[in-house]
Amino acid sequence: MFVVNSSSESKRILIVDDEPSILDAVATSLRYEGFDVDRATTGQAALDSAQERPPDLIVLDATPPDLDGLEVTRRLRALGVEAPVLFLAARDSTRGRIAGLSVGAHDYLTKPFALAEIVVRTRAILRRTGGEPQKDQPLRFADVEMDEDTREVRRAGVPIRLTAMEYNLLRYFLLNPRHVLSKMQIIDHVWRYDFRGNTNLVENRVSYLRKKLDPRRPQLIHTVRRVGYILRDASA
Amino acid sequence: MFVVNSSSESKRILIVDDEPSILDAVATSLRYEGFDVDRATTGQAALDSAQERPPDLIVLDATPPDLDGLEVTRRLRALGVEAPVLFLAARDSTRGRIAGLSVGAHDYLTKPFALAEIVVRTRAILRRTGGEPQKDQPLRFADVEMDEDTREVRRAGVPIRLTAMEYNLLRYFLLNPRHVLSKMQIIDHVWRYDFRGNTNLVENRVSYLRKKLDPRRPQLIHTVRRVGYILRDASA
DNA sequence: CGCCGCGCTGAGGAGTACCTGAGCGTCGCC
DNA sequence: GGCGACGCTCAGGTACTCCTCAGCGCGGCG
Repeated sequence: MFVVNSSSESKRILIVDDEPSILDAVATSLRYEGFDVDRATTGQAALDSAQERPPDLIVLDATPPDLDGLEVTRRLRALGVEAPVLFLAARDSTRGRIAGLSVGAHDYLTKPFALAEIVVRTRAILRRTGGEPQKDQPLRFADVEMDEDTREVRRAGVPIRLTAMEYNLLRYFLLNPRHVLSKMQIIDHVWRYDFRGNTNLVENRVSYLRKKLDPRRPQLIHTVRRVGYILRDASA
Repeated sequence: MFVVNSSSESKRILIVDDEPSILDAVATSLRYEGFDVDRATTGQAALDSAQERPPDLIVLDATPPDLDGLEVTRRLRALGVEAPVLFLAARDSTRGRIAGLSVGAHDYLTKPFALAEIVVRTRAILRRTGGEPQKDQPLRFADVEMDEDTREVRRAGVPIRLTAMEYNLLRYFLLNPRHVLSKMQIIDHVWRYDFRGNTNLVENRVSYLRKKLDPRRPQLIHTVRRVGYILRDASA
């Protein structure tokens, strides 16, 4: 994502995960969003980092190798670190261990998740805890508007029904207007990170999205041959 | 909860509990409701905080590690802190120790409780003690109204009988109109915080609620596939 | 102009999410 | 203790979403 954070000072986020690929992906996504990012691969390293540079939010793999996720948070609290936690839980985690994690300031995602999703949640938590400026104004481009609370999408005021996937795809375009997005980029951000299908899926999804979005109207999502897609208004 | 308190000046609430997860959850819930929240994990810290910043209400775990709950209140009174207390008692507490806590301005909840419940009680106490300027105007959305004192629910003036669970569920929707609520969110707020069942229960409950609320009427509770549910009027 | 490759689109199928009713256990009331 | 109300679980049926595949169209290049 190429969106630049609009807040004046950037928030610090500590990411804890023992899988380097996930750590990398999440860290890069959040850095593009304008956050300061620290990383740790073990619970102990997380404790050290959090103490040295207190984060505003912690993205925490619920099953790091040395310390259990809940234990890490317990120790963090003991050290006076009050940051809210976004847990990353395995899908097959015993319900008992992950249920209730979304209570309070916290939230959780089950692996595998989409990178775009983690950004949404991060923003949501920081907004809730007052760290992010209240920007509840809808995403907007040309005459398209998207309300993230109600998940309503309108074009020229007319409501459009989108499936979850179409919604996520459009949201990614709206977050990156006037930028060419490659199919791989789109897959990496909109689909779960373990998705291994071919890029025809993107074409397919874009096709459906266009049909719902563009009927007898100037096209918004343009094809850039051999490169990708771009959201921009009819000119050029 | 995403509701913003409409009262002009916000009340200060001090929460005392030694379990960080509960402290977090309660604090965040009440903060969403628009209260100023202070926290303490020990009785001594509670005394310090209450003296420094006198609260309008104290939510007090009856069994903190260092000081007994009743002892804390005794010392608070000695310090001139007059705020009413909402006790959080373990279910197996000796009846004698918690009985009588609800006299006067006080009240108590037995753990495990639902987060929505603690908000209700908090409001009730503040209203009783005159601390809440907001008089009991019923919760309302479209032609649905809910009177929280009598627990009466009406649609278009027609009374509807709801079970306790249905009532709490509807109340959560009414508090968060036009927001998509995930099933996990709903469970975390409406059910007791230790609930570990699956999310089918929410579907089940929503189903019954719809049947009572929506017969031959425009639907109010809409399904958002793969996301959750949302309360909104018929449009879209 | 013709070929090749990329992109577009619709159909089909598999899997998933959701709804609903039935059954059972529990709690409270009479 | 008996009865009814309530809440939870389970399972069947249904609707929908998403992915794959294959055929077609169009643009680019020789």
